[in-house]
Amino acid sequence: MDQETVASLRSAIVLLARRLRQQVAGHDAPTPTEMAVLGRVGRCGPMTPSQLARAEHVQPPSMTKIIESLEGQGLLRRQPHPTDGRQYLVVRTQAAEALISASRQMRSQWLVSHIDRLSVADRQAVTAAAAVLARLAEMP
Amino acid sequence: MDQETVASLRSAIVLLARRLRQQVAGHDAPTPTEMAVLGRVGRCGPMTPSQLARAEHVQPPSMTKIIESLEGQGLLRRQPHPTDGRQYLVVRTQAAEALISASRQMRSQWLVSHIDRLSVADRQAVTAAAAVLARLAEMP
DNA sequence: TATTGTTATACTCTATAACTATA
DNA sequence: TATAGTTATAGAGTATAACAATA
Repeated sequence: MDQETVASLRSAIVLLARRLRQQVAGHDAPTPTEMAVLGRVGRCGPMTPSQLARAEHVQPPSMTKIIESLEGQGLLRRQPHPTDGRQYLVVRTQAAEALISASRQMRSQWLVSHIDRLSVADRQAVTAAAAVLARLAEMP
Repeated sequence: MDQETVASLRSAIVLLARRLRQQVAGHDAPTPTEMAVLGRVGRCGPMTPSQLARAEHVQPPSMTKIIESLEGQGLLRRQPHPTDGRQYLVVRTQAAEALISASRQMRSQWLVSHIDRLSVADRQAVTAAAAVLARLAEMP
């Protein structure tokens, strides 16, 4: 991949992330990072805070705050760890499942509404790249 | 594009943006947003602060700070506006051109090194999507 | 009076360091 | 003593509101 494409991709990621953040600003909705955490717990099942911190590349104290916020919104609950009294497991609530599967809610969000305005070919390109970008973001 | 793909794309964007930000933390290098501004001035030529703020979807006071920082790093300079005494134009310096065309510098950065580890097919998918994502990020 | 840019201030997100509890 | 999580504190990035200068 040439330099110019990389520079353009980086700018696009940064700008998209900012615009996604602005969509929720002020509202009482999960922030993009919080949505990412909900998504991860859904994909991977119950997880400990430190597992989540490593996966999302934030420090443990930051994950503490994110979990507190999601718990306060009723989207996550804590479950005692089966063998280790220091740890606990984070689980999605029914409210989170509802939020996530509520397609109307999702479709009203910025990203979907903008993707819908792309051409079919462009949408296919983004769809094909989505999984790759997800793997890229996970790389050690 | 189905809901799950959108959710995964959103998480990937948020996570990639965080990891890009962590790459420059503490160093005396342009932040991702600053690089985006440098790239935009390169693509569009000399621009006023308010044009840049609109393009990057930040508020004018935020752009003031970004321009100050880039000017402090010697990557941008101000040029009087030809017809309007209130405005000024922002231009890239030779140092910025050097920074941007220094492929070694670029290639040492996180994004390129990780993209290089993708398979050929994956790299093609990301390359194809890069321009689309850039357009997506620009949409009104 | 309207617009451009800046200053002052505050909020959000995330980090580091120090602390508590359990292994 | 080592590890998981939390509390306290700080910094980066960006926002809103109020102001100054020019159109």
